[in-house]
Amino acid sequence: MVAIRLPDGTEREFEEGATAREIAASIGTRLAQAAVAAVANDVVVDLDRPIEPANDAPVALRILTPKDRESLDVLRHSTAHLMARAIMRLYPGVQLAFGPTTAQGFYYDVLSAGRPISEADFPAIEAEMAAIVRAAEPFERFSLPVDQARAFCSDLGQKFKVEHIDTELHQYGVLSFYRQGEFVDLCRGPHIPSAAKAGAFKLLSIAGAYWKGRADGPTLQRIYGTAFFDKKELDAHLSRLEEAKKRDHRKLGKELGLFTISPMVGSGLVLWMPKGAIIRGVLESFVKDELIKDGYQPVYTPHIGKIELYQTSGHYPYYKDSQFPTLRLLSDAALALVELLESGSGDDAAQRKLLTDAGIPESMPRPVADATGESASESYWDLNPAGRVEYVERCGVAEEYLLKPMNCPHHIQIFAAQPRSYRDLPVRLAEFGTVYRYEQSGELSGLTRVRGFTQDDAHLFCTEDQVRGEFRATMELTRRILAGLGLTDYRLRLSKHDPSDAKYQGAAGETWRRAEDDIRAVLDEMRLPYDEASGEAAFYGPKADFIVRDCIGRQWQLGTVQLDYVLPERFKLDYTGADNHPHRPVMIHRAPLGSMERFFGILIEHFAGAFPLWLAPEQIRVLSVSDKTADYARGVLDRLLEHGFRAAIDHRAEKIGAKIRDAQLEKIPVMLVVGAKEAESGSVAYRDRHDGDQGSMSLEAAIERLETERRERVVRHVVEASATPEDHGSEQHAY
RNA sequence: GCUGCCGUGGCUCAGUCGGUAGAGCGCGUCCUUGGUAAGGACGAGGUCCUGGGUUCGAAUCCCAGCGGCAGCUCCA
Repeated sequence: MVAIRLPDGTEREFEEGATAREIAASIGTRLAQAAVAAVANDVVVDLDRPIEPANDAPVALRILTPKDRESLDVLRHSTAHLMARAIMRLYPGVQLAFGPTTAQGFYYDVLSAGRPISEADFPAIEAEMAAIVRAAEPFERFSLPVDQARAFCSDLGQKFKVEHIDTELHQYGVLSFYRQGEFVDLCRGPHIPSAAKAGAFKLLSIAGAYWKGRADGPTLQRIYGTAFFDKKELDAHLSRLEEAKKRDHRKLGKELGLFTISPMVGSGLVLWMPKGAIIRGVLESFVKDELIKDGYQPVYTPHIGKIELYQTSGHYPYYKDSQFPTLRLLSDAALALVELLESGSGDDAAQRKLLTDAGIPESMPRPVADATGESASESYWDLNPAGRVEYVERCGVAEEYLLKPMNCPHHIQIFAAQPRSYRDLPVRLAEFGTVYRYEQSGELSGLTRVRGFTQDDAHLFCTEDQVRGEFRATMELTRRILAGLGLTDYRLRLSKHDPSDAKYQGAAGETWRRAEDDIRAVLDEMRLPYDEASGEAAFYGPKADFIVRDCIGRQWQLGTVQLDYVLPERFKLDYTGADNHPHRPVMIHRAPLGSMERFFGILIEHFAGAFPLWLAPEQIRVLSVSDKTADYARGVLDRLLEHGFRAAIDHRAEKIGAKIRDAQLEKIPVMLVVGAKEAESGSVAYRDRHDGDQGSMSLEAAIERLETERRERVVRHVVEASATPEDHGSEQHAY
């Protein structure tokens, strides 16, 4: 007998081997009909699998119906199987890789034997899936010992499954399979009992993916889809996706004239248009005001720095691949020699003298990279003129600069420029510093992933005793700034090092552990929920990251606060302590917004382009009902400008309805409509973008209202930052 | 970087079988002076991404490059 405890607390006994379906049936036929799967002691199981008795205690059993959140994952995973089955029918010889569920649906990675699958094939695949659903065959589970399972997959010709067994599953004694008609797949389950339960599904997109994420491995086709129990839910989901697209910052940025990216300038290099620049300027002032309150000191530093600076900091050559190539300047003698060679004149003696002047040896060890296998060194004199020029350009570099990939080395030089006492600490140096990183072309995306961006950066130099207090203050500053912009839908991540990653070599120490403990302590003290992620730390230290989603559900790191014991060591920074001995300071790197570009992108989507009054590029538009009141409208505009508002006037020969519509579409927060009535009484008809017509009021009253809204930085009608409310499953949410 | 898809007026998109390009919006001019989300007429505007190739002939077919999108990989 197996003892079962139901959610209402009642306990009942069933025959050994009883299935969840049978138990459901004993409760009620309707429950059994609606059942999709079950949860036995917190594990989701198939409806038709016998319930395993637990040691002594009764098994806590819950029957899942389409109303339960867990059911959706089961359905989607099963729908992935249906899709794979349909694809197998239409594309014989397809190799199946992985087919999991996601927060939004499911995908299956496949490798087709012949013609690749394209989106044009979706209708055919969906039709085949529909036919499979109509056939309503059951999902049948069976198990095989691991060696038989391997042979079975091998017989099926599924080499990815075989490899998966060999590399990861071989330690399990028994592996489970699911059979659905002619289709069998290695799978842990659970599944819906029958294809008949699958109802509303849609294939969404297709993209490349690597087998087990390895870029050197074969490229698979990943086919995305989603599924719901109810067609209405599917339609609602699809229309939500459509809505989300309308909020895409790339689309809104173009429509509202906020920014542009020109291939002539370069991919990932953002051009801020006047309206976008206004918003950025307001944001920067907002942040600066907060920084001053917290004792930060503004600094400015250049966009480039000598290569030696980054060699000391460790940024170069670690991150050589993600940096723009260095700027190499030849010495005068080397330049003269190149000129000489290119002019074709110059005897050996002249060349030898210039080589000496330039400090270039006459023979060099051959670089390993282009070693052709023969000689281990190359001599200047063995080369033809073109080769000699190349040689000189390679060896005659007097100075080498790097576009800065980070601001910290520059700020460190400011700290190090004068002797520091413990009394001076903490020193907090802040700058909107522009940095350049050569991101892979496939990574670039609107404003959220770019190659040149400005961080709202600052570096704090403090004593060990001050670390926790300063770290906490920076966390609070970040939260304050984000909250001021109405951004609260983020999660926090404690990014730790990964001991097995070469990037953190030398990180295996007491200081790293202490730094991670410090951050954890502050987060706990502030009662902030967070999750921890290994391998996400910067190479110089662990960090606390603020992560938000964009309108299509992608997650981005915005604000970050990082603790650093490494760079002060590398740069041998010190301050004089109370004991009159030198001590090493600790650094905190922090950027509440992260980068202006990415933050702006997220903010556009957050407000769906409808910026609050204090941020809006054009805050107020005066709409004259007709030309007859144009002069009065002009007077109203002047008063607004006097009060420091960004206002404009619409004097087109259009009807008032058209002017309102256009202002509305341009997302102008406030419209002041003026006609004969208003001109007569010195009033304005106040129209709010969100709340509509507010009626007439005196111009003074309107200005008063506007000033209040601006001063208090009122943030209203914030659109949910996530377009995906039905999020569930594997995603972790700290909130 | 990899895989797939895409590239036509400022924007969104049509464009048949290979035969020198079209709509709506926007823009300009004129008419209209209208009270809370689109008044009317006329007009301008195109190197069909770039470069090769096939062809009597290419927006259309092929190749390469550039750019974009989705995903993967990466992200100090």
